[in-house]
Amino acid sequence: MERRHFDASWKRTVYCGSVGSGEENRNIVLNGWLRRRRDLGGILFLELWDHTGTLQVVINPENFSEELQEEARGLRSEFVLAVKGTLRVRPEGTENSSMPTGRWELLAEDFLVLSPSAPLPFELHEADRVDENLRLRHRYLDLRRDKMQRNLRVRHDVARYTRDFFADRAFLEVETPFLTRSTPEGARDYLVPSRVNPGHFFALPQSPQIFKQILMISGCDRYFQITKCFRDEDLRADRQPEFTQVDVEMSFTVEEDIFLLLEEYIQGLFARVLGEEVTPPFLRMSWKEAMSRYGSDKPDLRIPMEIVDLREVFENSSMEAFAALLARGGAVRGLALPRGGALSRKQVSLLEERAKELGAKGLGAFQIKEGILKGPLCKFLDPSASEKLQELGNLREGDALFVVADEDWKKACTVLGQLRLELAREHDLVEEAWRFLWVVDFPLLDWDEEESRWVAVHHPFTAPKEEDMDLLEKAPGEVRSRAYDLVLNGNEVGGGSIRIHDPRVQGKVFEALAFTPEAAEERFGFLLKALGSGTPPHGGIALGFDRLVMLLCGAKSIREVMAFPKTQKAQCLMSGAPGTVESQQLEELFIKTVSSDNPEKA
RNA sequence: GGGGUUGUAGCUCAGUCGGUUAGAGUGCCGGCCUGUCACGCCGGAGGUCGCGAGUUCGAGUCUCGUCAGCCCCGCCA
Repeated sequence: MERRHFDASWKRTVYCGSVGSGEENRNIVLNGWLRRRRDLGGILFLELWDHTGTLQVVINPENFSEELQEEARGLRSEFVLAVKGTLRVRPEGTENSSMPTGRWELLAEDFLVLSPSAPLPFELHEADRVDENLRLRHRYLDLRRDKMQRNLRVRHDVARYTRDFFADRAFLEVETPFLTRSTPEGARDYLVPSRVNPGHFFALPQSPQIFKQILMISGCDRYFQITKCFRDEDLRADRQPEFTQVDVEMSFTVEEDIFLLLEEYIQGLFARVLGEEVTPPFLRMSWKEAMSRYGSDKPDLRIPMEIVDLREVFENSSMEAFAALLARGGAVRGLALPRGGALSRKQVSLLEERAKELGAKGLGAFQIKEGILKGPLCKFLDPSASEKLQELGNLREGDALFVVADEDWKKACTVLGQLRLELAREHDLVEEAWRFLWVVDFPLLDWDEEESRWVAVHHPFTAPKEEDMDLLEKAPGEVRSRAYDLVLNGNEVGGGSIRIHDPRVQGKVFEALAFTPEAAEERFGFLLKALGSGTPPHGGIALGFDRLVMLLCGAKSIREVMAFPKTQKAQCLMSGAPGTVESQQLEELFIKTVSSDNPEKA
C-alpha cells in the first residue's frame, strides 16, 4: 500500500473538546493523542485527546480493510493520530454524562498514525499521585494533562490581562537587560562570565530595580514589564531560582496611587480569571502590628488566632524569670488555640520541642479543663493574674494558651507566628477566603550580626519616611521606610516602595549601610549620577507572578504553574541542567574549576 | 549549613517479632470478547528491596554511613 502522510486532508477541522450541537452528521477530521483504548474484540473505542478535551472515536471493523483493522488493534496510549469520520450523536443509552463531549462520538472512516509512543513511565490520569521527580523528568507527558494545560492557560490569561491592564493605563512596556552588573546587596547572583572581557562577569538580574528607576529618570513616566528574575538561593515550594515578576514603576507618585492601582488590578484579575469578587480597599496594617498580632510580616488573615501581650500577667508575678525579663525590656507573648485543651501531654511536649527548634527557649502551656486553668506555670499566678491571663488570651472552656518569653520581642512573636500557622493547618482552622492585606511602615534597616552592620530590609533605594529622617544616624533601627508588601492568605505576592529621588538622601542611606563613598561610587556610581540629573519622585511594586498564578490555580507549589521548573537542588531533571562543559569552553572564558564534582570536600 | 520525611516491580503501595520461593492493584505482553467508557474474562513476563558497610546461622526488616526527592529553618535587598 502507498505510504500515506500528513497532508492537508488530514488536518483537523475541529478540536476534540469543542464538538457540539449543530455539528451532527458532519464529516470532520480530528488530530490528537490516544488517551484510552477499549478493545471489545470487534468494535474498538478510542478516546482522542487534545488540549481542549477528549472525544470518543468508534472504530467499527466493518468499515475498514483487514490491514487497517490490524493497525487499529496495534494502537497504544499516546500515539498521535489523525482520524476522519462522521460526528454523530451517540446511540440512545450509550451517552456518557460524566464526559463533557459524552453525547457525541466520531464514527471513524479512516485514520492515520502520525507518530507512535513508547510505553509510558507513568499513567497520565494518576500523575497527581506520582513522584514529582518522575513528572519533572518526563515533563512533556506531565504537561499533556488537562490539569497542567489548565494551569498553563491560567498563567497565560494572567499575563495577558496584566499586559492589557497596564498598557490601557499608559504604562510603557520596556525590556531591561538580563546580562547586567552584580549587585552586592541582597541575594546571591547568578554569574555569567564575559569571554571578551576576561576575568569579568555579568550577573543575571535579581530584579530590574535599578533599570526601572533609571527609566523614570529618563522621563518614561510609567513603566511595566513581565520579566524573569534570578536568585541563587535555596529553593522552597514558592521559590525557584528563576521566576517571573510583574514589575511596575510610576513617576510623580505616592503610596496611595500604587495601592489604588494594584487594588484595581487585583479586583479585575480575580473577576476575569476566577469570576470572583474581591472588594477594595484592602486592609492596611503596619509591619509592627503584623509582627505583634501575627508574628509574621505576611500574616495569613484566614486564621482566626492572634498573638497577645501577656506583660500585665507576668510583670508582677512570682515567676521571677519572666518578671525580670520584662523589666529588662523583653517580651512575654501568648497564643490561644481554640479547643487546645484536648491536647495530650505528649502533643504539648511535641509543640514545646517545635518551639525550641524555631529558636524559643521554651514554651509555656495552659489548658482550661472543666473550668480550671491548668499548666506548670499556674503556681506562679495569683487568682487575679490567672483571671487576667484568661481575659487577655480570650480563653474559653477547652482552650489552650501557649506562651513564649524572649529578650527579643520579635523572636517571641515569630516563634508563636510559626506555631500559629502550623496549629491552624493541623486543626483545620484556616477559613476558605481571599484575605488581602497591605503591610506598610517596614523598618528601613535591619542589623546583620554576621556582617555587623545595618543592611536594607527592602533594598538600598527605598525611601525612608520623611518624619524618621533624623533618626537615620541616631537610631537606624527605628527608621521606618516607605515600603509596602501586598499579602494574600499568608503569601507575599508583591512588594514595593517609594524610592529615594534625592541624591543627598541616597548618600545618607549608603552611609547608614556602611558603604564608604568610594564603595558607593564603585557599585552604584551610575545610579547616583543619574539621580543627580533630574529625578522625579517615583515608586512602584513588583508582583510575584508565579505565586499569584499558583494561588489562582489553587496549586500547592509554583512548580505546578511553571512549564519547566527546577528541583530543590536547582536542577532541571528533564534537560539535566546544570551540566558540565567542554574544557575548551572554560579556556575561552579564562576559567579554571577547582574540582569538578565536589569543591567543598576537595 | 541544620531539622524532618520518603526511597520495595514501569507506576501506586503492602510486607507482622529478623526466618523458606518478596506480594497486591494498575500498567506492559499474549489470548478471548461488536456499545464500551477506570470495559470485562483468562494467561504471562517483570525485583541490584536507593547505594555501601556491619551485626546475625539468616537482613526488605536491626545498626552505622552515604546518595536522591520533597517539606521546613537559616538564607531569599
